[in-house]
Order: sequence, then structure tokens, then C-alpha cells
Amino acid sequence: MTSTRFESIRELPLFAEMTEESFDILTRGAYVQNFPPNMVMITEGEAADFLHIVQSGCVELFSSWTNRETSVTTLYANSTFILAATMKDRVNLMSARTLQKSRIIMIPSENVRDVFASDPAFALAIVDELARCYRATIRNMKNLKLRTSIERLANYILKQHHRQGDAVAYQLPIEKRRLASYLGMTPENLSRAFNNLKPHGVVVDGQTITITDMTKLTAFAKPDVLID
Amino acid sequence: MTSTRFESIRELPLFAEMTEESFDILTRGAYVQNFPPNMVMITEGEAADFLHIVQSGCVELFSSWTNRETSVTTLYANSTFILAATMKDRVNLMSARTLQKSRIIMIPSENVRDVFASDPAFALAIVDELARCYRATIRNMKNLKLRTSIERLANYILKQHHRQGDAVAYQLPIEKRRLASYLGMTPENLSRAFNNLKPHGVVVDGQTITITDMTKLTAFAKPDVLID
DNA sequence: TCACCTGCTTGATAAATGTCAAGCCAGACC
DNA sequence: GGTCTGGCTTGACATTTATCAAGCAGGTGA
Repeated sequence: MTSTRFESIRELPLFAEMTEESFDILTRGAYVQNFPPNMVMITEGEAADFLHIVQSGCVELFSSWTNRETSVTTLYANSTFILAATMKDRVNLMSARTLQKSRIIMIPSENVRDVFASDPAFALAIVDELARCYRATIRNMKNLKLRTSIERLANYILKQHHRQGDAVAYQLPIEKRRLASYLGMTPENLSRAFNNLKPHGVVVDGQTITITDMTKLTAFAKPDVLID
Repeated sequence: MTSTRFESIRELPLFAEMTEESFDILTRGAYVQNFPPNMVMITEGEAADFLHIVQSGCVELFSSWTNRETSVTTLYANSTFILAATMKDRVNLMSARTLQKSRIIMIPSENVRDVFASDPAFALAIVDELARCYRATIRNMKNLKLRTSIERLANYILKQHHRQGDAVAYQLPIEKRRLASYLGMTPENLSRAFNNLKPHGVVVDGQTITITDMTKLTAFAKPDVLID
């Protein structure tokens, strides 16, 4: 049984509904790999030979042009990446690096395309995941084009607050310099943006964010279900 | 035969490979509608009841937040839109307006989801289209985050040049104020950006763009297959 | 314990981009 | 032909954001 090694992902939405046979075919030739922190595992422009799934740890997708670099997103356990390039059999548009020691499952892209064609439940799950990622990217772009950097930060702080169980104080999940890049600004500018949010009810101490006045912060951030 | 009204889209990649029966089911309850120019046909936040296809004319997808608005993309004949929201049965994240008199085919979202589940060829076409749009959006975001507005304009000029058959001079396909919004800048700034490109081999006269020095322009724009 | 990283912050300054106001100009319409 | 309109352009200025340089601080390892 090849699949026993991959039981941990069997319950993920992407794989939960497919037949046992399909899952076997899918995981044939798949393998698990451990990466140390800060390791570039995928470089943009390379062929997408494997669908990747974060089993544990943390992966950043980023992209470069000339001498500039930008963080696109950060992925945690149970996230998939390289799905679109896998399905279209094209090169990756983004690079990927580990931020922590990470365990990654790699499934041959060919298997994914084969099973997509033969297992309707898997096809549905793939399209669902793809549409979800697409919509997340549209939201991201709206965020970038419609808001200033301070507004983006304010909304990020609110979103994290909800993700971390509505605690008044919480820890930033990533380094500030990566957050800055994700939000489309420089680290210096992020520092100043945090200061600018003080009168709007946010206090920062190291990695700890404390929302001192939710009403003020929400009034300033104006979160929107169609962006955030 | 319901489908005769929709023969014009039968040959599109999205519908070409599906069975005749599936196409019949898909177009049941579908209809064609004519819109005048500058008509908002879809408002973000509304349910995505129909998959839309531009049969003729021109449609702009755009988005708003507070009192700001941004152009996301412009679609011409044979383009589909609202595909991701249709597949996930969610609200639209973008609004759509006609830029010219346009003829739009509308297919009930329910039909799309039903046929997706029953016709593997259609499923494959859907996932292909979705992945294509997703990747286009990633490119768009990289363009926005990694380049200045002048660099974005330079690359836009190069891309249009190729699209319009490598002619030395060509007409801008959209109004400058919409181009400005698409590129993430103000109309005033676009005007100045055109002026800034003069020493890099671009002359503008109204809607006409003339590339006077391709070498210089390319050297400045540094187009990249992973963005453009 | 201390030195030394590395990432963060702050200040000074520059560059990019946006805003406001005015004028220009081509096309639409009477 | 003349007027009007809307989009485009230009100038002056404000704001936002980036850059450069320096200093700070918390964690790591000798």
C-alpha cells in the first residue's frame, strides 16, 4: 500500500471525496521531503513537475524581477501550491522557500492530470481549490490597488485578529520584513505605518499586536467582505 | 433545438470538446442579451447566477472600495467572465460594464456546475480556463508589485505592439483614463509617464502609439515571460 | 558574560505618485 | 460655423512611499 504514507492528506478537502483507487494512482511516485528553513524549493520559470502540499511547517511564495523581490503569500499546514501550473503543465510563475523546517508532500503533476480526467469527485475538488485561490488573488489585487499601505496594514491587523480567535493581543505570524513585502511596502515604511495606526487603536511591541480600540480601528480600516 | 442560438460559442475552447447532449443541457435556459455602451451589467457582491460570454463588443471588469475605483481587465469577443464565482456559487468580486454596444451570452450557473460534474471534457476545459485566468492575475499582481508605473506602461506598450501584429504604430484599444486605472495610476500620471517614455523610444499622438526605438524601449521595459 | 549578528526602528532626504485647478482640443450636436 | 462637452494635458503643490544611513535591541553562540 503506497497510500499509507499519505494518509495525513487523505482527509483534506482536495482528496477526501475521491475513490481509493484514484488516491492510489495519485500517490504512485509521490514522496515526502523534509526541508530546512530558508530553503528555496521551487524557482519561478521551472517546470511544475509536482503538486506540492505543506504537511507541516511554513512556505512562502515569492517572485522576483530585475533586482526586486516581492512576497506573494505564506502557506501553512495542509495548503497546496503550484496547482495552476500543474494543471496546465506550464512553468511556475512564483518561487517557493521554506520559512521554517517543513515537511512537503510532492505528487507528480502527471498523476494529478490523469486522475482529474478519471475521477469526477477529484475534478470537482480541484476546480474548487483553483477557484478559491483565484478569488483570493483577485481580493489581494483589489487590496493593493484600492488602498494605501496604511489601510492595507490596518485590514491585515483586523484579519489576523479574527484568525487568531479574536484575542485582543496576538503575535504576528511572520517577520515584519516579509509582512512589509506581502503588503507591498518597505520595512521602513511598515514601521512608520504601525506608528500611524497608534491613534487608530493599535499598539505594537515586537511581534505582539494589541488592539486597544476596535471601534476606531474598524472605522479606519473599513474592512470589506469583497476584499478581506 | 435550443442550441442553434448558441452555435457561435460552440467552437470556443471552453465548449468545443463537450458532447452535444451536454451542450444542450448547458444552454437550456441560457439567453443572449444586447447591452448599450457604458452599462453596468454586474455589480460586485451580487450572486453569480450566470456565466457570461462576450459574443461581440467589449466589457470592463472593475472594482470599487469607499470612493475609489479600479479597472481590473478589459474583455473582448469570445471571453468568458464570472467563471470562478459561478463554479463556487459565490458572489461576484468584480463589477462589469460594457464599454461599447455589446452582445452577451448568459448561461445559468447551475447548468455549468451540473455539466461540469457529468462531462469530463467540459470539466477539463473549465479547469483550463480557470487556471489560465488565475495565472493571468498572478502576472498582473507581479507587474503591480515589482514595477513602477512607468515600467508598467512601457511593458504595456510592448505587449500591445505584439498583439497588434508588430506594427511600428498602432492605436490604443482603450481610453487613456481606463488604461491609467488598469495600470494602477491616475490619468495625470499616465500623461506624464508617456512623456517620460519619449527618450526611451515612444511617441504618442492622441490614441496613436509609435515605437521609434524598439531597442531602447525593450532595454528600459525589460519584459519578462513570467510577467508579460 | 560578552560580542555579534540580524532584523527593526528612526531620521533625513529624495523620488514617485496623487490632487487640484486651469487650459486645450477634438468630436458631437445644434 | 459655432458652441458645448468630455477627456486629455500641464503646472503647481501635497502626500505617499522609497532610499540611505545610523543606531538600537533581542537572541545566539563562543
